[in-house]
Amino acid sequence: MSEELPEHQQFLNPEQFKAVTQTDGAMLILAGAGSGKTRVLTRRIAQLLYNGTDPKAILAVTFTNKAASEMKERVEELVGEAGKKVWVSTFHSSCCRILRQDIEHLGYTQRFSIYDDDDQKRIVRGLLDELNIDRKAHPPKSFLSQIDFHKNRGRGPDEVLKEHRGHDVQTLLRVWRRYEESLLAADALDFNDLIGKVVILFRDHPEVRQKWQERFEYVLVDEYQDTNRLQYALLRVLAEPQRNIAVVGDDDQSIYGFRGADITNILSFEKDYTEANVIRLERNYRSTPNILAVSNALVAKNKGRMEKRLWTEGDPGSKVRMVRRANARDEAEWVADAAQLMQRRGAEWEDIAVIYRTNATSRVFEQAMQRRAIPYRIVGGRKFYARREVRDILCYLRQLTNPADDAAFLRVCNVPTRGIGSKGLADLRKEASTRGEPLLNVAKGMTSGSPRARKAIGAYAELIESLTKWSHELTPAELVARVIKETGYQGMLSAEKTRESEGRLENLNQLCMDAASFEHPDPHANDFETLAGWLDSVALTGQDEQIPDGGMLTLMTVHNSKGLEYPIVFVVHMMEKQFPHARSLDEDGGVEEERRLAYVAFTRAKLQLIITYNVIGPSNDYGGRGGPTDPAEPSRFLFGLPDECLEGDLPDVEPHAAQLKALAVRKKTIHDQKLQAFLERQKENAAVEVEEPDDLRLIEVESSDQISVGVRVHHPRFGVGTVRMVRGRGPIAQVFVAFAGGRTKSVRLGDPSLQLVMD
DNA sequence: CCATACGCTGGTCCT
DNA sequence: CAGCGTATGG
Repeated sequence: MSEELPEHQQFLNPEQFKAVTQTDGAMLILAGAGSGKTRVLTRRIAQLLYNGTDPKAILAVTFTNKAASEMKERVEELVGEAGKKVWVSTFHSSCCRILRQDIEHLGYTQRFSIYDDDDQKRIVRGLLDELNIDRKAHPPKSFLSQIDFHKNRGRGPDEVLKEHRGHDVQTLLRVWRRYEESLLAADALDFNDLIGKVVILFRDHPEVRQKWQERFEYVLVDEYQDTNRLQYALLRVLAEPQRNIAVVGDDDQSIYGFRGADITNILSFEKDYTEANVIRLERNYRSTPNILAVSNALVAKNKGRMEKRLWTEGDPGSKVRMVRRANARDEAEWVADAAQLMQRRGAEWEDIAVIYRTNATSRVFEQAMQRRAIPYRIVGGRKFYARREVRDILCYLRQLTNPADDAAFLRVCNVPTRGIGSKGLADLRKEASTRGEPLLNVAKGMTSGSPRARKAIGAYAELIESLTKWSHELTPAELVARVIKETGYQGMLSAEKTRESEGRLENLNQLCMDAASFEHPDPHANDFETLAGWLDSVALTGQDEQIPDGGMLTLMTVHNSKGLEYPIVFVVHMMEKQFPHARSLDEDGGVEEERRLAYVAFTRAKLQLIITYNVIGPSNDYGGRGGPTDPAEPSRFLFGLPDECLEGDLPDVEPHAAQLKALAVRKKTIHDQKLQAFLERQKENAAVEVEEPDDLRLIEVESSDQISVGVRVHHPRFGVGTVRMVRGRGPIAQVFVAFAGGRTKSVRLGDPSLQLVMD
């Protein structure tokens, strides 16, 4: 029979088949963990195209960029070119695209900036000074989290005023209103505005609303359980008038409560779309029965959840293992040992994931991996773009696309130092706020303040002005290079002449290359539009470092693990106050959300799940092995699980060698291709550095301080190479080196064969 | 008035 | 560790 079916309809169970082929009308797909929800979504898109739907009329929204790019990839695999025209993106980037076209109705320009939390803080800080509010007693962050809280739920100051009274609210509202004014004046949106402004745009401008409603005939939503009120409002409008909306979600995997995710949106959906078809995908294809039984038992303890029976069949698999160690370090050592053992017995590194609740936990585990030279990667996203030098340069660029961007101005106007100090800035701000103009405007012809400050600030304005001219004539990459030079940033760093400053320079180099490789979705875009597009993508994605995931073990937070799966999963630091996190304990429903988080973590595992904890406490996050904190108790989530599926405390671990082998063979080809591409790219860099002098002056590398990106090293087997990346600190840091001929190797720093090349 | 050095403190999760 | 506030020196 399958021969007569088109490819995208093959190999589906009856429920999945229905979810794929009934394309019209509203549909609620309740999809348990591992029940093939991505498969269903991608194939549903394929089905739509198969039916002759215009790809441009399809909008698919996901929550994370990773999920979006993965889905896009899979759709293209299924349907080829047409897949490229489908909008598959996160809520935030879809909204950003809409606003870049139509925001002018709301008094912003198309060149608006996107503010991250750092920018937000900078603005609020200034506001508090202006309003004479004590920053110590009321930290900017507390205002911001309240503002975000309400915005996430689609409320504005007026609504909040109606609901609450009291002086606290009065101050909040004062700050909030000024905050909104400042953003409007700065032509900037925060993350919530990206969604919120679209909702307002559609509410107040019917002709715009209609345009987009007509454009999107079909709306699909992934991870629906994580939508907040605001996002739901947006979806409702977009799906009209056809009401062809399909949402896929699992109430047990709702883990974004802190961002306003509201599970009751699932109930609202059934109420608002009474015609909706409800389909349940309850068969799990991912995990072994033992893993599933433990996960089910865990999440069953939650009160407010929809009845769902997740089942699977086949060999029960190995039991879920629990391991207790004396302290964080021992725990990490054990995990690293176990991982190494598994790898020796046939598992690939990329089959293994270590999942934790908080980012800070990664460090101990990183160190343990480094000691054994286990290649690993951290899925954390932010890293590169969070670097100070990178963010500084981005702020310069933002001022070129948006001269009103005050947060960017404030961040970099004195980096490197140009004689603009706090007094001069204060005068400037005062003048700007009385004139109601952006800082940069006022800076050009400042009338207040001392002559010296005026001169310094005026010079800065001129600098930006001259760079702005360039922004229309240069490609983004050329422009970035120019900015780095003209602003004196390069000079500042090269004058420092430390390993660190050289590393920063290398990062900026990387930033240029990154800009060069950015492709604007619209091939006709000019340089300026390409720059703006690149800045958007940087702001919205945080973008992962370009390391292929082949050949490495993965470390990540639970939130980052959502939607992924691994044959072997370690869930670590399962202790009270960590998991559930201390901060969740006094929140309403906090512990239930933590339990869902644990459920998500557990259900990432396909073959083997290992849960570890220790009795001393979490690692002391930074630097120091800072000793025991509070004695820790095992997480409450480890109790009341089915005994027959568990085994305890034995450090030797038996992997399913045969199954892992089979998996490895299949995956290897894919990974090899990715790795190949990576190496190709590296080759271009390495080609420059092939010459290898006869008499090398070499000295032994003793600590990571001597090594940084760009430094040349020598290895007896591979010759001279350039350091591309350094992971971790101290004598056991892991170093990725590009050797001549395009080979990139990961070397352990302590490896005595690795030596520093002296010039 | 500005730049720099240094000590203190805080702290989920993510777009 | 980083970002902030304070103390000190140009």
